[in-house]
Amino acid sequence: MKSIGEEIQQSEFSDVYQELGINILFTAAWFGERNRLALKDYDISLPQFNVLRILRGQKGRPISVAGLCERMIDKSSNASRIVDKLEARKLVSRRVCDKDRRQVDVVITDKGTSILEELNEKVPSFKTIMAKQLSTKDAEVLNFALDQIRNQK
Amino acid sequence: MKSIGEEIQQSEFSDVYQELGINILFTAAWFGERNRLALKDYDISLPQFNVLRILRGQKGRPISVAGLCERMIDKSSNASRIVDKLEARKLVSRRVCDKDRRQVDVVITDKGTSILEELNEKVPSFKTIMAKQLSTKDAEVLNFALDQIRNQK
DNA sequence: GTACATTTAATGTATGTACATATATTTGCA
DNA sequence: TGCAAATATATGTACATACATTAAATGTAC
Repeated sequence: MKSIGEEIQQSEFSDVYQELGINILFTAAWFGERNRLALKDYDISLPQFNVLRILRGQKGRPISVAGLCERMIDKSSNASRIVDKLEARKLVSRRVCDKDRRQVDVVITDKGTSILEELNEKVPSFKTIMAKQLSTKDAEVLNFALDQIRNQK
Repeated sequence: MKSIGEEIQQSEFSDVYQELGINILFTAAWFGERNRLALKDYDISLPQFNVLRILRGQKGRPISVAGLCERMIDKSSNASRIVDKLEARKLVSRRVCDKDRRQVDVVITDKGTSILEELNEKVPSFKTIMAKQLSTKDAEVLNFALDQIRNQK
């Protein structure tokens, strides 16, 4: 089995934390690459997929563009323009919020929901990818550790 | 402390592996964001920083553009053009390899080395970020787990 | 109620990435 | 040798991202 050191052909890390940091970045990129390839046939980018899943998670409740930004993995990606693309394909719909006319309410359409169901069959779930190598207990420990890392200071 | 669920305001995950997958993506993006901000003043992008560190790791040995690609986190980023930018600022130098004139040997310059030293003071090391929350033993376990995840199939 | 600050989303612009293609060099083999 | 296939890098192009700015709506102080 290849360790992260073998993977990027680096013989030595300054310490085990340095190795772990690179490992997390590298593993995230590996996940991303896998998913990007799976989505390619459907002409859906990773951020678009991300937005569709956030909207599905809303279970019909509309969400503002700023709300999408907060929940997206890439904070700096332009939610406005991602929604543009999805709206052009009628996968989401958008309309000005009545209560605050600055806001725009975004919801997933039926077409969006059904394409997302298709995609879920093509994109391997994290469970599929990880369940063989990691027990649920290990996964819980990892989750806790990552939460801790992000919550320093 | 905020769990990943609170962070992205998602109340439920389908399973703990799903949560872990999102958590890894999210943590990687969090690292990236931190580093990007730290590098901003120096007008160095993350891929450029990545390349400079790979070159430093070479300890003077030249490396080909293809060699850089293999070691980079984002495989699909265009190493040629990243090297263009670094060369324009004289942080790296490039010359045709004698033994195989298709290849281009890239090395870091003294200027590149010294800017990297400056950057290392600005960019928090992974050890700084993680050592308080994780024991070295935990980090080793995490490293092993991530190596395993990427090595399925 | 007017004036100014704040918030929300959209847009402009430069740069970066994804992917295909082009160019030069080397390799393999008839 | 001669020539097609393979390899290494660079470049062309469309699209995405990072970041600043703009435009509209709302909140707040007076």
